[in-house]
Amino acid sequence: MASALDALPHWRVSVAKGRTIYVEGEPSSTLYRVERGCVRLLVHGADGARQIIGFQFPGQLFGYCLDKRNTSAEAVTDVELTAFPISAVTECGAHNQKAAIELLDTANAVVQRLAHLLKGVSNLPAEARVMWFLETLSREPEIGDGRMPPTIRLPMTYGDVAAYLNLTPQTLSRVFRHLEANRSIQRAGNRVFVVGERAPA
Amino acid sequence: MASALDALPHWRVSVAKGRTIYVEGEPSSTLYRVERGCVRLLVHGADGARQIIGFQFPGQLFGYCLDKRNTSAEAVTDVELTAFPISAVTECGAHNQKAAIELLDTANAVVQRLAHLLKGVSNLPAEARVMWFLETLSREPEIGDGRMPPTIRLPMTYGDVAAYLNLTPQTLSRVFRHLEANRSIQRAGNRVFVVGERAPA
DNA sequence: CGACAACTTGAACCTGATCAAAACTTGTGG
DNA sequence: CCACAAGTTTTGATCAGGTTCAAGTTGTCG
Repeated sequence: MASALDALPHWRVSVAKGRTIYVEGEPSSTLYRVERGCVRLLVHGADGARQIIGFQFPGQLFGYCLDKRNTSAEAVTDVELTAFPISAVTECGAHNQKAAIELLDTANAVVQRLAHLLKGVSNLPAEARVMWFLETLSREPEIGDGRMPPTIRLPMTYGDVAAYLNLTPQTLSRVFRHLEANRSIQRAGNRVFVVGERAPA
Repeated sequence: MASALDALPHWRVSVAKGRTIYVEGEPSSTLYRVERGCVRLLVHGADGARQIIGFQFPGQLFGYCLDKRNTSAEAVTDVELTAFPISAVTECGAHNQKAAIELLDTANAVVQRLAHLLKGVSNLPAEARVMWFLETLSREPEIGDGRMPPTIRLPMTYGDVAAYLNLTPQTLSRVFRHLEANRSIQRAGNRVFVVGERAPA
């Protein structure tokens, strides 16, 4: 975590599970790094429908919007965040330029991730979407334990996963049941999964 | 177009219709601004399926990736581009920091646009998706003429629009026919539309 | 233990996909 | 200028995956 941001002023923030961190459109003055817990980024529709855009895990940055928030952010679990003032990035200075470049790189990675999410959500059948999600999560250092087969403890509800993958919770439940019957996954308690138990022969 | 980029070195590039400008994953050394024509950004799947992520029109920047390309880019029409070296942004200097911040702002806008595209593609029925697309296009200065009702000349094929909205060209054709029957749009020749003729009473 | 949220299960339905083929454009070369 | 080829758009018939509605079950936290 050798980030140019660490040289800038910062402070600690705690947010309780379910609370809103910011909403789309409001003026932005701080950016955040997740230290503990999980945050969801999302956009709302006029009809109340919501689309989850991404989940943020420890070490990841979010909220680096120069003017207005481009999404909303909510705490999936109780979270600990480090907050940095946006002004520390936009003001002139060599250190700040490094920070700006780091954020630009992060933003580009987000665009790439979103592009592939859009492609996956558009072109993959429900089962493949779910497997792709589980595999992505298992590569997340804070979730997967690195061992094989990976064991995943989902921090978010099925409703959140469904809103991310563009399925209904009902369909998600059915898909899990089917994948379990396939031996593609095992369920070990509530929201705990073991992935990769391919069907034998 | 008072862009901090204009102070940096740059040169002109022409690309013929249909040609690839860059592909996802290749090392990036230049970023572009569209001067004339239309560019599409997209990602490919392993199966050959493609997802169009966005269309770029004159005045817009794309390709500001620090390391590797996060999408592919192709010329929809013959295009004229201005190219800038990426290094001119990452190297230290007050001017360059301004450019980096401008790019970060652009990237955040792209994230917001993608987020809403994902939401639209996920939650809206086909007709609403198409109307939303046409309305977005009509606000594009280079496409809509600003008059009411807006007249739109699509630079891209139905196949491209379909790949953007996650429909098949067949469905798109049917949707257009239906919207025309509704008086929601009028078609004036090939790929020319007049939007907003709401059904009378 | 009781209340509330999250998850599961079933049956019917519907939107947009798929397959197949025709009609129309566009660009090229003779 | 016309004929041809390649690509694009249109149309029809059928199909399937995921949604919806509704009700039950499980889990969690005060």
